[in-house]
Amino acid sequence: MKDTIYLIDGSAYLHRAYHAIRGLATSKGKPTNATFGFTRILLKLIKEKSPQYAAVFFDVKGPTFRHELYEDYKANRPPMPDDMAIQIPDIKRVIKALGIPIIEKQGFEADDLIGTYARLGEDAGFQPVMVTGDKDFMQLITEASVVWDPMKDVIIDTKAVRDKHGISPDQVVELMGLCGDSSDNVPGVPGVGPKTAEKLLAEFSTMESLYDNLEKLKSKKALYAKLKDNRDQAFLSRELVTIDTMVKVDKPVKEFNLPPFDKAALAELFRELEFKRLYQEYAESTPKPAKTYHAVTDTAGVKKLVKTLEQAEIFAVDTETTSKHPMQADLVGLSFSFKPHEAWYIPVGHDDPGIGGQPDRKEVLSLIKPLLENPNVKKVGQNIKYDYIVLKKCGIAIEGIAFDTMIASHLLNPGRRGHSLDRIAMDLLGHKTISFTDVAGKGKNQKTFNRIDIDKAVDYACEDADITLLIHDILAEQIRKKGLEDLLHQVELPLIPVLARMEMNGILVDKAKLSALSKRFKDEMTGIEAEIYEMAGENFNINSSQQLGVILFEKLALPVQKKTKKKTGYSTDVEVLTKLAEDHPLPEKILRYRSLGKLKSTYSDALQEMIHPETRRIHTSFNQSITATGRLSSSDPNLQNIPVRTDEGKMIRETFVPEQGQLLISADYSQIELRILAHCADDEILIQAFKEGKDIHSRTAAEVFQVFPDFVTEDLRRQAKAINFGIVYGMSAFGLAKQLGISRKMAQTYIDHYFARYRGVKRYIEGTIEKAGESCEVTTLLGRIRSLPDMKSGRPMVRKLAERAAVNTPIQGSAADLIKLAMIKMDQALEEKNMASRMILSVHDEILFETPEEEADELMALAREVMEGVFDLKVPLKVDIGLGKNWAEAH
DNA sequence: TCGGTTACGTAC
DNA sequence: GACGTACGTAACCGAG
Repeated sequence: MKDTIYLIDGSAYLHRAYHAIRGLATSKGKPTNATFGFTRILLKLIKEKSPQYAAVFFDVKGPTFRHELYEDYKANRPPMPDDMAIQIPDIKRVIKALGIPIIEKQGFEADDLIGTYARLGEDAGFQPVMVTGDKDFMQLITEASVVWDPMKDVIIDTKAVRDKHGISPDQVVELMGLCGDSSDNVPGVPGVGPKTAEKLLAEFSTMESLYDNLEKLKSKKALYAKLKDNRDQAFLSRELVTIDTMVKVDKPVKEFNLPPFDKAALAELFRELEFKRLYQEYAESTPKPAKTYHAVTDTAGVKKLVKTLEQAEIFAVDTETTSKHPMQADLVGLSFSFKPHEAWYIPVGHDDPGIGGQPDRKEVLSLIKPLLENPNVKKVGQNIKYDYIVLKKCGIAIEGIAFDTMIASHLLNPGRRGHSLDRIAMDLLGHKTISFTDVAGKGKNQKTFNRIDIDKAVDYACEDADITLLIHDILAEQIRKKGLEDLLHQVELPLIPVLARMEMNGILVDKAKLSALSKRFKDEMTGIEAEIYEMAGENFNINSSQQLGVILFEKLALPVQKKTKKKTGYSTDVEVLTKLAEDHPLPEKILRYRSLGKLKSTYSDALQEMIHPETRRIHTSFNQSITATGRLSSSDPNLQNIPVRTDEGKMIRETFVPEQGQLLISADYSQIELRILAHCADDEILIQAFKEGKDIHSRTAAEVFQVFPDFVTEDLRRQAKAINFGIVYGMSAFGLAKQLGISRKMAQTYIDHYFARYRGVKRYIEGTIEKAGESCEVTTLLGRIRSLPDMKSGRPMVRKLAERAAVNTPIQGSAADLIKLAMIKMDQALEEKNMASRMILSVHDEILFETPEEEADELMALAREVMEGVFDLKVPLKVDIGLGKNWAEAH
């Protein structure tokens, strides 16, 4: 048996990996898509083939002998995108870590080096396998040498070439010479494609023989003429596609012998590149530190633990409960950690405590209460707002919250999807935590925590506290380094108890009214449903856009407007149906059915389900660690998207009511994003307009449409409003045109006029994009940072998206900063003044209060004072306040 | 049967 | 392809 030697086409796989994987980058913003893809290919090779001999080959930048033959060689190749080039050093580090030699030589392409080593390998008695997906290599196939494409996992040998193309590998260059190669800009004979070329070669074998016998083709006039006219070009093309197998190389094939590679070093590299799964796989050998997790089963133990924790510089606390919704959750146990790898679990609510038993719940609570309420003893938690609520229901109001690992992780990386403890632990410690399903099972057999054995609970709960403390040390340092301390300690952490109180306050909804709305929507839907089936001529699931598409575009043959994003089907969204409504009565009915269905399923039905059985109120969850811009989000249920625009939508809002004798008061920032834009852009006209208290959309209309303010009609104002919004979101002329139903050219004119008048805004947007293009990050007024690695993307569409985010984030994010500050100050003010008013919701630029009627005036004055004075901008902040017996009235 | 993905629509 | 940020519902689809 001959030894196999693998000759890997590095340049080809660099490109393939780059294009096959999108948008992968480290948390610091370095792109890693190509590195990851390349690594995967190499690992596949190693796992499946266990190679003894291998090398990776790269092109070297700069001209080759082919450029001397033909100056347009590869002239249509775009230059390598920056975000690909930047990954080459990392890719080479991975190759080296795997112990594989890298071969490159100035003036030659990877192809030539591979061809040369294939020949040398054969001579030295190896079986060369060229690892590539590139068809050019077929010319190098011999009885000994084959091509293997790991992506498709096919081996191409001489037989495969013959079967596929009816020619021998020697003839590949003849074929390519005749056809040319558009990707390399090799001309070939125009009009001759692979099929014609295959036929010609079947008859004549080589180009020489073809041209010697060209007269035989005289009957085929067109082909004859093409061949005759392009003789030189054909021979030149053949020369260009011929791989040079005689390159002078230094390294003997024998040196391609692979040493065993250092798994730990490779794991370290994967960790740096943030390839989590791969890291895990190769880091197995890393020794795990010994952990000591204790169960505290009697009150004496609790007392001792509390004493120790009082002395700790900082400790981690975590609660175990019966539900992930804190308002539904009962306390089952608490875990604490104040030094690495050691933690304590106090069970207080296990159904079956087992032989160890558990301490008395009440006693435990009274023992830990002073500790947790002591503001001078620092605590760290992972999503500690949850624990705050659970413990508040047990009569303990945590003070001294000094850190939250979830929030810190989010501040460091707001673009990231999740900040669960499991995920952070994997990222920062390379540690796979015990998952909840490991201890509780999954599906409908999942146990609630109170039914889990204490010894299992100890491991799980202690690990959470332990990991939280370990992660705190790392994140605290990162927060300091990035200058995010103030934002964390002055805004996000103080906000935690404020949000917790709001969630616990909840909001009252009129259940009877919601139920009546559900019935009303249902009745109308039933009627429409029948009409729809009648018009369609059959019954189908109206809620299925797929089935609807078939009815509209196949059965009724209405004109297809657009395809869905994944190209899997017909789009049937509002825009499409509105257009189709011109041609057929059915779409109109569907639209009505859809909007009723939305109101019913998402709002009138779902909200009733979310009413807390005891408080009779709805307790949303405000999430601080979700959005890329720093806004809050709301879930379970989302109360930030309750309808407001349509009349029926307003009816939903009307079911949100105050308690007897109280009022709802809504205070919302007027045009906060445009005011922040005015401030940041330092735009003279915009600032002046706000200072004068002008209606900003009318003012924009006057500027853009060049009319006197008195001549601004409702319609012009509406259009100007769309432009103002568009500016904040980075809209294009195309988008504005679509929005306003005008021509793209007209939209462009509006935009040009806008920027001609608002010079500061133009300067600001351009400056922001330029700066973000350098640093790949943007910041808000309070120093919140969002990194935007896609600013350096080679894909224009991806880059444009990042540019729009770069413009929008400082504006949206700064608005979020300010309302968060306002909420903290309002909470303080209500506390100081001992008022009975409660803050109950926040919807991005609005704060909703529930107020005893007699306190309404005082609250409105206070809200205005606090909210308008929260931050000094170059323009005044303005707050609109409304009040009423329901949310619709107040807003 | 489940869990993840897609299409759609609501808010600011 | 074309306007930023979210969340929820229903349908769909593939793995188990």
